[in-house]
Amino acid sequence: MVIEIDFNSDEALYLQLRNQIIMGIATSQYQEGDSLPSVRQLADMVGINMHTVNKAYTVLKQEGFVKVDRRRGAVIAIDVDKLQTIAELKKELRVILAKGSCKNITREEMHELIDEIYEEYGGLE
Amino acid sequence: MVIEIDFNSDEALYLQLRNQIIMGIATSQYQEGDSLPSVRQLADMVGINMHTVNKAYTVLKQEGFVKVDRRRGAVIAIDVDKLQTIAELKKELRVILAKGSCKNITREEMHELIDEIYEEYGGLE
DNA sequence: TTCGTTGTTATACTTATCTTATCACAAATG
DNA sequence: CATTTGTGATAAGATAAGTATAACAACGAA
Repeated sequence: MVIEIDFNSDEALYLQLRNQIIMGIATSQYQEGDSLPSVRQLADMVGINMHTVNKAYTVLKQEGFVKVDRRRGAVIAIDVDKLQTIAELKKELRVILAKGSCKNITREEMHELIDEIYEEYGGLE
Repeated sequence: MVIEIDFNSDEALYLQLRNQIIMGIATSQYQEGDSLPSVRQLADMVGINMHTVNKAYTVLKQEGFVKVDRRRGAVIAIDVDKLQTIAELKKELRVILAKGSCKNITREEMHELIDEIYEEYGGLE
């Protein structure tokens, strides 16, 4: 999978990595059991430090997206806690929906936006 | 409007303020033309520094939620740029939907989540 | 005018986070 | 054996966040 870093972004490098990997999992570019590149490999690929990659992996582990195997490195392993996930998503969505509402985005348009992204992701479920 | 700060949160204080004010606008607790508390007042109310409040107001101004009047302070004034707003929302939603999808949240459940929040906000449009 | 309040700017300091760097170690692979 | 793995310790620099104090012009009210 192609991972690219925007050094001009105000988003932290390790968060850019985290988000891209999560989107990679969602779009099946990474599947349960797949190994991520080693921290040193990925660091070389995108041109950043090993520890920054390690930080991204550590976050992904804490959030239940990967598990770390001594010999296989970071392996995609989703730990599903639906209730907790929903609570987290709700908190983030509240701000996003409020922002949209202020800018005259209707409820219907928001639903359309969701669908557009799902289409973008290729008919994901 | 009641504004509260969680000092234990990992979210920056000025972003907590920004988000709460945006949600306040969305829920009509603040309406177009209303004045926000002065930076010094709000700083005293929530127990933080004046400049942290000022930073929140500056961000709200840059994002088109308030305008600043010399005599009236920060006044709610929404600058609607729908295309830009949609682009921004999309970028944030992509990560959120991916996160949900990984955790077995279906498209339908995501739509339900949206509706729940709208209900929470009191039948907002 | 005088007094108080407004947003704004400037400076300085502390603290925390982010990122890089270098070194090292045990465990596993070949 | 040599190499690569994740992980840890430690140090350093850079940036962001937050506080503190001071000052200014503009405005409202006394």
